[in-house]
Amino acid sequence: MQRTDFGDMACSIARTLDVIGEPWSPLILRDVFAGFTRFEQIQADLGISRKVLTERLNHLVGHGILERRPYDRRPRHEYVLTDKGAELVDLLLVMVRWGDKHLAGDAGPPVLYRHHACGQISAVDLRCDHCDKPMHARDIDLLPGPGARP
Amino acid sequence: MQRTDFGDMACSIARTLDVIGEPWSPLILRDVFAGFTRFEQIQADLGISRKVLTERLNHLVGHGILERRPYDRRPRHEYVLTDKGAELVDLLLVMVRWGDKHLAGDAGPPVLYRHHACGQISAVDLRCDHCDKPMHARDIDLLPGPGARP
DNA sequence: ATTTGGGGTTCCCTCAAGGAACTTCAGCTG
DNA sequence: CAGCTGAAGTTCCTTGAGGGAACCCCAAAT
Repeated sequence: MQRTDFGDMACSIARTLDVIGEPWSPLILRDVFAGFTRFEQIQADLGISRKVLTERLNHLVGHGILERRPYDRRPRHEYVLTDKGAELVDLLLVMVRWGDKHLAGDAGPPVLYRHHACGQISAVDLRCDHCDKPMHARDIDLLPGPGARP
Repeated sequence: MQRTDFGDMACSIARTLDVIGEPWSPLILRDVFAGFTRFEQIQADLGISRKVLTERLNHLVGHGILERRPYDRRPRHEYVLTDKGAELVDLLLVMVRWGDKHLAGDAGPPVLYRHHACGQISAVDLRCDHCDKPMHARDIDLLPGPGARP
């Protein structure tokens, strides 16, 4: 095969990339999350080739990230996030945080996020699910896990 | 140009993808984070083509994610994470969380993460940086920001 | 019966990923 | 000194994925 297959690696990063690592996939996820749920809408918004969009949508549906759902008697459908897909959007929120901080420039962030719970314009923060304190790259050690391969 | 350029889009997700969205880039970042810091080590660990590895490393150095640093009188160097690069590793931690949950299978996670602050094997949790409560896809509304383009 | 529009397919062309061989440069070895 | 070695690329060729445009199918509306 030409493009190396990441799905077989013993690494959750590689496996996740196998699901949404292909070009355009995160932006398609973003569009569906933002309410562009139909083929034509996504295609027009992104300017992606129709061929590639078809491939990506099928791939995402096949992995249970999106669900294809009819919205008319005619053969029309829209794509909606599954729960599994919505959890993937967390990844996008972290990308947004990094991009807003390092790449937005003087114009500022293109999109703002209002948190329902507090009503504020917010960004995400990473915490340890045990002790609630910040958890970032330099706060952790790596250890082999049960799924490691020798 | 053949491959669409994401860097010019008014979207922090697209801009971030322009920095680490190419195939292999997140895995290279992972390797450097995990202590594989030299060309030969990364190449052997990933099985990536030397040509592509050279391109990706130059790209990441050019964007200030990695720093090329000599470690010998001979022309030998290793790659180390910059602060900007270490912040990008947050993205990997969220990918790991999702991959561990949805793709690890019965074998369990291949790698475990021990949090320095509490000593526990932990995963990351996303919180609002204003109110500290959980912040996920379904907890937010999107609004146009100052950097939006019409 | 014809038009319309969503949702794709098909086709061709170009460029990027894979892979292997080749290069360069400084230090070591005999 | 000549030759070898090992890290870090560079070059070259082949294959296949992305871009773009044209085409197709189907059900409803006119």
